[in-house]
Amino acid sequence: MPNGHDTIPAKRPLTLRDVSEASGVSEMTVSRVLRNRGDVSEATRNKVLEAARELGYVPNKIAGALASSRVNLVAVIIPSMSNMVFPEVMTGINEVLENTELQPVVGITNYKPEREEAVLYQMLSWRPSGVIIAGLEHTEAASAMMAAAGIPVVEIMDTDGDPIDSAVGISHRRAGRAMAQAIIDAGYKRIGFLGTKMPLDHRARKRFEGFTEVLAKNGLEIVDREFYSGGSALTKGREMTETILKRNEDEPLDFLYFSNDMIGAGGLLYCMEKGIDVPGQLGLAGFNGIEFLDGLPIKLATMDAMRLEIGRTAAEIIAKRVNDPQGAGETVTLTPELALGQTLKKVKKPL
Amino acid sequence: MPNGHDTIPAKRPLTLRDVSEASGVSEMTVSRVLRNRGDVSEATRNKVLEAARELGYVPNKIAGALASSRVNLVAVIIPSMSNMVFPEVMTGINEVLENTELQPVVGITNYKPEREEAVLYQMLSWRPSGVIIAGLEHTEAASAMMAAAGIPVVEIMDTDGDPIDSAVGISHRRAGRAMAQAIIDAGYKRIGFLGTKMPLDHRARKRFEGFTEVLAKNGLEIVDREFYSGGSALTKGREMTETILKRNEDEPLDFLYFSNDMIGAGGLLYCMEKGIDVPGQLGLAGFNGIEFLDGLPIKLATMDAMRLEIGRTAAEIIAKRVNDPQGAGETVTLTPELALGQTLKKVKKPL
DNA sequence: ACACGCAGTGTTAGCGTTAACATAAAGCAA
DNA sequence: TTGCTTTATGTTAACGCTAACACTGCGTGT
Repeated sequence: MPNGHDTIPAKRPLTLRDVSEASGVSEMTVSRVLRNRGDVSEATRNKVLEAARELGYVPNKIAGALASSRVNLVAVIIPSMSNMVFPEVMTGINEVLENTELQPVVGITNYKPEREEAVLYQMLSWRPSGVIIAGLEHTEAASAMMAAAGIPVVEIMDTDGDPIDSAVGISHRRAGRAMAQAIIDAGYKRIGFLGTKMPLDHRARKRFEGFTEVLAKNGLEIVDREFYSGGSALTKGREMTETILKRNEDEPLDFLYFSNDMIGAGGLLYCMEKGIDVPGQLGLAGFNGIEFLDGLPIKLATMDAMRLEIGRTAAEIIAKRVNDPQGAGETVTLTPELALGQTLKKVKKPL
Repeated sequence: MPNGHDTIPAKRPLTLRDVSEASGVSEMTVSRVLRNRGDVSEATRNKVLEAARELGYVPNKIAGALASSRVNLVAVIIPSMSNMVFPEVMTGINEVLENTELQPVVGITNYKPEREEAVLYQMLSWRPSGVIIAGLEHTEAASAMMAAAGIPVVEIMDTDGDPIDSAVGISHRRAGRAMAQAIIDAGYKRIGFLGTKMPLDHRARKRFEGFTEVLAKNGLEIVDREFYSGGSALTKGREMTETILKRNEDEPLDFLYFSNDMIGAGGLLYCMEKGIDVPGQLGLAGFNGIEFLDGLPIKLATMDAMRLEIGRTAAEIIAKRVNDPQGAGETVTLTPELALGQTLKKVKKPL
C-alpha cells in the first residue's frame, strides 16, 4: 500500500462512480482517462489515476464490452493439450496477441466433433472478435455458426479443403506424398506404417492418403501396419516397432513410416538398442519436427508441421481483420521442407 | 439448414427480442427457456427452442453476465506453454472444468512478474469466478489485487510459502532434500548440478536450496555446476553433460543432478553413447516425471511434479468455492514419491 | 466587437440480458 | 360460491459502462 489509508475490504465491488466521486469528476471523464481516449487535461488525468490507484479500481470489461459492443477476446479451439503440437501453436498465437489488445480464450475438444460444437457455442456466446479453430472438418451446425457469426474465422493446421473464411496450415496430403516419394527415391520397397487409432484425426488420415497414393503410383503398397492409443508415445513406438518387425521376420520390412515423431523416436531407440543398421537395413521417418529430436543420437527423418508459424500467422490474420473488418479471407499454405536426417538412405536417383 | 427458410445474412446480431418476436412470447420467457429456469409450459418451451434454432440465435453472455453479475470464467495464469509442464496442468484443469459451467481463460507471463501483473489485471477486469495462478511469488500489486478481488484464488505448483487464499502443489524444497538424501544414501560424493538460467523460476530455486541444504548437513557441497537457456532441452542436456564431465576429468564427478527431466534425458543419452557406466561410474537424476522417460532404454531417477493432479485439484477447489462462496481457503500439499529408476545405485544403507 | 474553433468536461440514452416483482389464468379445498 | 395456492407469463428496473451529443470557457482572426 503506497498510501496510509486502510484498504476497506471492498464489500461492494468498485465502479466508475466510486472513482468519479473520489476524484470529483464525472464518470465519463474517468472512463476517458482509463481508456486514454479523448482530450483530458493533465491535471484531471493525474487526479483520476491517483484515485483509481488508491482505491484499487479494476475496470469492468463486461460492462465496457456491452456498452461498446467491442470484445477483445479471441476464441481458440483445439483438440488437445497433451501432445507437443497445440501448446506450441498456442505459444505462437500468444506471441502475436500479447502485442495487441486481444486475449485468447482456449477450448479443448478432445477430438470430438460434438464437443467442438458445444465449445464453439459457449465461446461464441462471449461474442469474441475472432475464432481460431483446428481443422477444416466440423459439424454442420458448427460451420453454420461460424459462417453466421460475422467475425474472422481462421481454420488452422490443414489447408486440404474449403475454409469457411481463412485458413493457415500445411497440406498434409502433400506431406504424405513427399515423404513417400523420398522413401521410394531412396530405394526402399517393403514399407510398414505405424500410427494412432484416431479415425477423427483428419490430418493424420490425409497424410496417410497422400502417402499411399504415391506408393500406389509406384506400384507399391504398405506391407504391414500397427496402431496404438494412449500411453507414452515413446514407449508405444518402441513396442510397436518390435511387434511389426517380429511379425515380418520372414520377409523383413526395410522401412517404417511413423505418424508422429514421438513414436518414431521410440522406434529409433529400439533399433539402436537392437543394433539394427539404420538407415541401411531399415529406414525410419516420422512427422512433426519436434524440437527434441535434435537431441537424439541419430536424427530422425521428418517433416516439420510448422506449429509456431501457424499460430503466429493465424493470430496475425485475426489482428489484421479486427482492424479492417471489410478485409477478405485468405488461405496461407506453408510448405515445410523434408528433413532427411540420418534415417533415410542417401538418394541414388538417376540424374 | 433443417428448414426451408433462407438464412438472412444476419446484419444486426440476433437478440432475445428477435427470438421473442419469432415465437410470440416475451423476452423473459425466452430467457427462461434458454436457461432452463422457472416454470415454462412444454408447448411454449418447444415453440421457443424451435424459433431459436431456426434463427441460429446464440445468447449473449456479456449481457447475461452484466445483468446477473455471474461470470463463468476462471482465469488461469501460467508462465509458459513451451515445456511439458503447464500444458499438462491445463489438461487437468480442463478435465474438471468441462463438467461444470466454468470456462478457463489462459494468460501467459513468460516468467516475468510485471507481465504477470498486467495479465492478472486484464483477467480480473472480466470479473472471473476464480483465479488459478502459478507460484506463490507475485508483485505487491498483484497480490493486493487478488486479495481484494473477493473470489477464490488458487496458487499452484508450490506450497513452500504463504498462499493468498488456497494453494495446491508440492514442496519443492522437500523434493530437493529428498533427492539429495537418496543420492547421499547411495554413496555418491562428487555431485554436479545442471540447470536453467532462470533467476525467477522460484520452484527450481527452492529445489536447489533443499538439495544443497541436505548436502551441507552431510558435509558435502556441489562440486561444479552448469546452466543453459533456450534451445532444445535434450540437446542442451547432452552438451552440458559433456562440458561438465570434461571440465572435471582430473577429479571426476560421480553424480549429476539435473533440474528437469528433459536435460536429464539428454545427459543420459550422452552417457550411453560414450559407454559411461550408469549408475556405477556416474549416477543421474532429474525432476518432473515426464511421461516419455518411460520410453528411454534406462529409466532416469526423478520425482514427479504431479502436474495433472495439481491441475485437477485446483479446478476442484475453484468449482467447490463457486458453489460455496463462504468456504475457507485450503492448502493441499501433494507428496510425490521418488522414482529411483535405474540411474541411482542400489542403496546400501546400514539399515 | 463578433463569430468561430476547440480543448475539456458533462448529460443522456442505450448495450442485451436477468432479478424481482406483478399479473393472469387455472385448480382446488371449504 | 369464495379465497387461496400454483403455474405460466409479462413488466420494470437495473447491471456498469461507453457513444453521441451538448455545453462551457477561452483564444483567435478580422
